[in-house]
Amino acid sequence: MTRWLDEDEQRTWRRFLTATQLINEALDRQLQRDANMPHAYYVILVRLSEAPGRAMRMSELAAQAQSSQSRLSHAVARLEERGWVRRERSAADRRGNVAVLTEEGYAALAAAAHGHVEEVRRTLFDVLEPEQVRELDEICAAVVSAAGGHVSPAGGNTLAR
Amino acid sequence: MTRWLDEDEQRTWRRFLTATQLINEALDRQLQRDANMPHAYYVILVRLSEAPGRAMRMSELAAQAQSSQSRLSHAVARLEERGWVRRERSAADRRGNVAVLTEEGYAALAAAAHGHVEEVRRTLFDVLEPEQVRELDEICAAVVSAAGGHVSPAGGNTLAR
DNA sequence: ACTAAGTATATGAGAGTTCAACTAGATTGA
DNA sequence: TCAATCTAGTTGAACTCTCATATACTTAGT
Repeated sequence: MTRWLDEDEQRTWRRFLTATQLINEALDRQLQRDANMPHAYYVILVRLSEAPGRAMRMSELAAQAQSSQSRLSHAVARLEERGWVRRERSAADRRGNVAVLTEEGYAALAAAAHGHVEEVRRTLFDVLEPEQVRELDEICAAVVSAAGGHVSPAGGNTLAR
Repeated sequence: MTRWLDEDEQRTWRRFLTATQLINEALDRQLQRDANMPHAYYVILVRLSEAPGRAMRMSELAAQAQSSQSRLSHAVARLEERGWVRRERSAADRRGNVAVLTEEGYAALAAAAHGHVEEVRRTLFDVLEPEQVRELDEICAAVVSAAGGHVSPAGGNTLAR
């Protein structure tokens, strides 16, 4: 039989959907408006910027940006058109491609970072108590590990996003 | 100056993105695979099914399904093609349209509900302690109210989603 | 070596979303 | 009452995402 959600669970579930959607929409709108890129592209640029040499294999980049390979491929194609990323055939494995963040790409990311972080604070961290932030962290960790996902750690020289 | 995220905040933020994305992807894949609809359509059907007469004004439906009017309009157009929803000109305000859930639409929703709820449990509720669910509820409530959003309560005869 | 299977990535079509018009009906106020 | 304005909803274009498929290179097995 179906284990339906009880009243409390349903309220939580709907709140969860609403909250996460509000945050995502806020991020997307802010980035689109101020930096002309969707959030997914921002994440790609961030990951590239943190990689050694600002370069990474496509498949590795896809994993770190939590993107399908197909989505990443399309996205990098667009980023390449803008001159923000360049693709180079991998020497070691000639099937592979390495995406390289260009100077223009880094500049675009740097220009976008401030407004983005502000938005993240505005929509999430500023509205929570420090203890709630800790709780959220544990909750998300539980969800991620149950789903078999993994969170790539932030790089050192990161434009903290 | 930019208030960058510190190390803990960054970890939490990346976990949050990963977790919410994993959940959304799981829901979308499950519904697409088993019921041939994206999650957004499911939400629309749920809201309609809970409305008196299984009917609602487009703008009200958009608000409750957290959708832009444009998105809703496109979505309802597709749902209409499938025979799951019907549109009627509103008598009171002749600019307005009323979306009505058809019997076929209700049947499609009923058929999809079990698998969907299971997926919600699998990805979220089953992996959290009861206390964490309460904490998550409060966290989401804070985010929603800060963002000026609102969560429509569940209807009475709901296919609890 | 050669073939079968596997891996890395790209590509194209189909579908959903966003944004900016656009239509049509309702309101307001002089 | 009539023009200006507002509101409800739709539409089309541009863009992103997904899924299935194709391409090219690599690895395993014999």
